Order: sequence, then structure tokens, then C-alpha cells
Amino acid sequence: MPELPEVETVVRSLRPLLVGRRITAVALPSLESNGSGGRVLRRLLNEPAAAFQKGLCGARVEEIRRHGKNILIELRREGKHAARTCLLVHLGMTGRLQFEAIAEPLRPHTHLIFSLDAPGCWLHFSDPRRFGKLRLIEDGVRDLPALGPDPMEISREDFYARLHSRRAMLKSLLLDQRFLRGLGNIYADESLSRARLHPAAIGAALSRGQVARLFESIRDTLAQAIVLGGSSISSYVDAQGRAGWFQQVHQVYGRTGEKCFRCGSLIHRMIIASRSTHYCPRCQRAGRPLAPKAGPPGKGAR
DNA sequence: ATCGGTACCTGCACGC
DNA sequence: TGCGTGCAGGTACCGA
Repeated sequence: MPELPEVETVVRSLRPLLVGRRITAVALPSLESNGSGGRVLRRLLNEPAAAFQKGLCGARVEEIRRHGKNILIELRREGKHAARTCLLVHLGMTGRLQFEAIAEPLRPHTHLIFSLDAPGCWLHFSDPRRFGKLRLIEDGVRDLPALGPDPMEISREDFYARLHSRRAMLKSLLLDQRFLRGLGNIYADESLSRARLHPAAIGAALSRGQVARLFESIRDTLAQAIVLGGSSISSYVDAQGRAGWFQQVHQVYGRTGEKCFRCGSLIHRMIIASRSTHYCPRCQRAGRPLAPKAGPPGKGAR
């Protein structure tokens, strides 16, 4: 679900109802209902559940930001133990933060419920596959994993310098959060398609013009996806339950065997960095590695 | 530095 | 209907 545009959409949908609110309690339904709940929460939280609850209760939400695919909920605790803290939420593959009326039936795999000082409004965190994580960190960004620059903030020159020093395949680079933060499988494929670059092309081998095309494509793709509220494949929705629309304009992702909108060729699928990679073999030739010379003479590699 | 493989999980679509 | 298989938007870790 959650790459940069989806996380940005969630952040924007969280703000109106969450900023300024106080967290009054944190309930852990999976701990109560399920024998393996303790193990689930240990993986999700990486600290004892009681300490996590204590760190959040009474804290007021000051601001919500995005850092790559991480959601940063900036908090201030008042009173005797006044302090600034930050709740980092990574949605993993299937994590969902959603406002609910508590009376509604609990969505399966709801692991946390944040009570707020707002009537009739609770924030639920659910995550069927449990690849998500929540971390309480003191004092902001210091403890975050070292991530690369944000694709919407990096300059064209810096992007060129970073890309030109790398000998990895473009798809691998775009998925690498230390190279650039926020892209995932969908937006890597979609950006490469719009830039008309082959996913297996080598970063260092691109011309200045090709790098510029990739730079613009990434920004345009992400910007358009944010406007459309992200891509809703299977179950993604924002904090108010609204689906995104960007999947309607996917050019290659999830379109294996369908016709390219530009040239009519069939979209191919290959594996790079052990991830499904979708591309048009005709439009995305630029930078393609040379075909192996294998095969009997006269049969020329295609 | 880079890559492939594996691991972590559940849910779903599919073919038989 | 039920079963097995493969696949899914995430990261982290290991060994080569």
C-alpha cells in the first residue's frame, strides 16, 4: 500500500482531526483477544507495551510530518514529565491508520486503538501482515534510519551526482531508501515508464538528458499520485477511509500482457531486486543492457 | 558496493 | 467445495 504518495495522503488526512488533540489512552486489542498478541506487539513496537502506552498517554499532537514512507507524529507531554517525543509509524505493506467510531465492529488485525480528547473519534491501527512498525522516539528525527533525500526536495544537480556514481540497475536504485526515500515498487515502475528508461539500465551509464528525464518523471509521477490520493490496490485507504485513484492512470504497474498506451506493445514483467518489474519493451529501451551474445551464430540476439 | 536469497506475515485469486 | 500454489505496495539481514 504505502509509498510516498499514499503516506503523504494519510498524513494530510490525519492532520485535521489529530493535530491539537490529546491522546488519552492506548488500547491493545490484539493483546487481549489473542494468545500470540504479546509476540505480535513485540515485533510491532520493539519496546514493552506498557512503556509504549505510558509514553503516549496524555501527550498532545503538535504536528504530523512525513519522512520518506515514515509518518512522524510530533508530541508534547505536559505536566511533571514534560517532554517532546515523536511517534514514528511505518505502515509496512498493509498497515492502516484510520479514524473510527469505536462502536463500529473492530476491523480484523487491529493492534492499537488511540483514544483522543475528541468525542466519538478514535484512531485505529490495523495491519494484517504485520510488516508495519511503531516507534516512540525522543526528540524528533535523530533516531531515524539514515535515508536518502526526498525526491520532491532534491535538486536536479544533486540527483545527477548521486545517480551518476552508481553502477546498480535503475530499478534497484529507486527502491533503495538510502538512495532516495519514498519510492516503492509501483512508483519506481511508473517513473521509469514515464521517463522511457529501461529498469535494468545502469545509473552511471545514463546521459545527462536521460537523468533529467528520470528526475522530472519521478517528480511528476509522485505529484500526480498525491493529487489523486495515491494508488488503491487491494485495500489502501486514507485515515478517513477514502480510496485513491492513481491506479486508474498506471501505465505499466499491474498491466502485464496489456497494451502499452504509447505504442501498443505488450507490457512485460521481469524480476529485478527480487521484485516484480513492469515495463514496455519498446518504449523503454534507453540504457538497456546489451543482450547476451549467447545462441548459435546467425540467430542474432534481439 | 551491490546483489540475490531469505525471512517476516496474512489474504486473495487462481487452477485443479 | 476444498486444497495447494503463487503472488502482494514493506524492510532487514546474511553471505557472496
